[in-house]
Amino acid sequence: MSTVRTRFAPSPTGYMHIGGMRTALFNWLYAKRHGGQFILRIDDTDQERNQETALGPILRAFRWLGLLWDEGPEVGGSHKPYFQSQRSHLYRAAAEKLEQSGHAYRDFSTKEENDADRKLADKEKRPYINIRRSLELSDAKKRELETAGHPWVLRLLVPRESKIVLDDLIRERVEWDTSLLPDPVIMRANGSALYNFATVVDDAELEISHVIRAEEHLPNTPIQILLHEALGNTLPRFAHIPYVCAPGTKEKLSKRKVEQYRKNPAFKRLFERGDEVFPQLGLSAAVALDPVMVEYYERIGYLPAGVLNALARIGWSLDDRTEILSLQTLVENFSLERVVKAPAGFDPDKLFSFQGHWMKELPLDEKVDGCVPYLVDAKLISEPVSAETREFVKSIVVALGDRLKLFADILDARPFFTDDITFDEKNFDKRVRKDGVPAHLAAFRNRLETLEPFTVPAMEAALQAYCEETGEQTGTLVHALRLSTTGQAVGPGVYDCLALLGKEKSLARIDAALKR
RNA sequence: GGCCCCAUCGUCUAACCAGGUUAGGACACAGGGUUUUCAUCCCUGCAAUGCGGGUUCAAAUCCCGCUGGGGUCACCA
Repeated sequence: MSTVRTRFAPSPTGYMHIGGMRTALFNWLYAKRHGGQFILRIDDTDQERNQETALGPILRAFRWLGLLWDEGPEVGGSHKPYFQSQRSHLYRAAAEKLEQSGHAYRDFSTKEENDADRKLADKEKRPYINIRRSLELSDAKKRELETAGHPWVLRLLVPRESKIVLDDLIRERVEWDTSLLPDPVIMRANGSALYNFATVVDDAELEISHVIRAEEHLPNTPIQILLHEALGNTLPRFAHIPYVCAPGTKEKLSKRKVEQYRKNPAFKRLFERGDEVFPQLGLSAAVALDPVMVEYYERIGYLPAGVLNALARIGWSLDDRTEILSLQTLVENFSLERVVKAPAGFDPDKLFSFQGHWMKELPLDEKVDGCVPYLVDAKLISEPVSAETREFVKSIVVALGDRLKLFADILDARPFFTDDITFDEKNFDKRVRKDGVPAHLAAFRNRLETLEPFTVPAMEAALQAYCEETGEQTGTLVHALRLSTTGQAVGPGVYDCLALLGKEKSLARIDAALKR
């Protein structure tokens, strides 16, 4: 039994696509499930980009989610280098082999000629395939053209009138008629390889056993199969998984459409939360995060476990009931047989629900660790963070309880860090500026002043007593106290809020609220 | 338009391959309970096999057609 080797081959675009991350996850899981290797290869054949800015976010996303690669950038491996831009000698050698064996030919036709051919075929409503004029050229003529510096490209000579059969691990049998396949360019005039060619050469050389990729690559497959066969390679197994759709649609989730996603009801909440949070973190314009990027989820405080769980459930299920899946469980159970064939929408609501589950599971100290950087970035606390400050943050996290869904939610605790609070005016009018309320608030404020100790149970008892004596509903004071001390209508238990603020600050804020 | 893929609640899916279930679960939504608000938690409800033919005692499940949706058609990856 040979080793399972899977790969994910991103091109350095400067961000990691959430849908691409799902494909990468399936590759990673399949490799790990079978004790194999997961390889990261960088498809940078035609781009001259800054490694740091273009590749950085991609590696960052993998590391954040804990999907470490066995071979690839920064970790190396026995088949290095893992950048296609550094592997051109392999493509050139393979090209030469194909030319020698007659599987590829030099095409001297111009772009204009090809375009015209294509147009004509279109007009006559017949499928376009190459006319292969260069094949008619005599050797002498070819030499002449070359000496004259006439540019040419190398094309694969597609065998006409034959059938390509793919036994895909997910789609089962898919067939193509080669008579309908134009001869693909595999090398440019300057000797650089094209995607389909470089991919085939690398997949073979890296000994990739399973090519797991999104179904939009299905049309590339017959060409790649032909190339593998012409090169005499052992064919990898192919598994075309469904692509990820934009929420509520059947269209492929695309980075180019982010602006229109802003209006998508399912995506709206994500955008809005980002608009609230990122400026506070000083991440506004320059970073330009959006929910198509993995980094968005990291920066807004999602947990890897939440994102991973959601990604795994797009197009895959363990059984008829299990929804909560840890990476560990996934590694133990992942199988391509249970990948569905239909494209699946990315559901932000479901992600949020998984996130809620995993955040609840997170040990308190890790929650605090996750929150602290947000408070630092928002300049609500400063570095180095003292033990005392950390304890204070911890007590807030405890008070927040399950209300803390994302780490960025800790920013809602702003009133505990600064006196510069924003009042929810509508609720302030309703709960504080209301007949009889200020009088009760003032009266109870005086009781708080002498209350010792200033603790949750003591406050609760005091409020109960006050309400029994006056016949006032506890809700009246509870709401009035929260609004006047935090400005917010929702949040931790009101006694927790007061305890967190301390007696002095609580009294001062009540006084200030009574004067508003 | 050519080629290719796909089709179960609003969404993600189970049951399909080896035909027989009141078509199950989760999210969302609605209602109720717990709670000082919110969140959590618990209960209840809503809600699907695209259409038409076959095959069969029996079809979500097997076959064909239709319709619909989508992907892809570069000297991009």
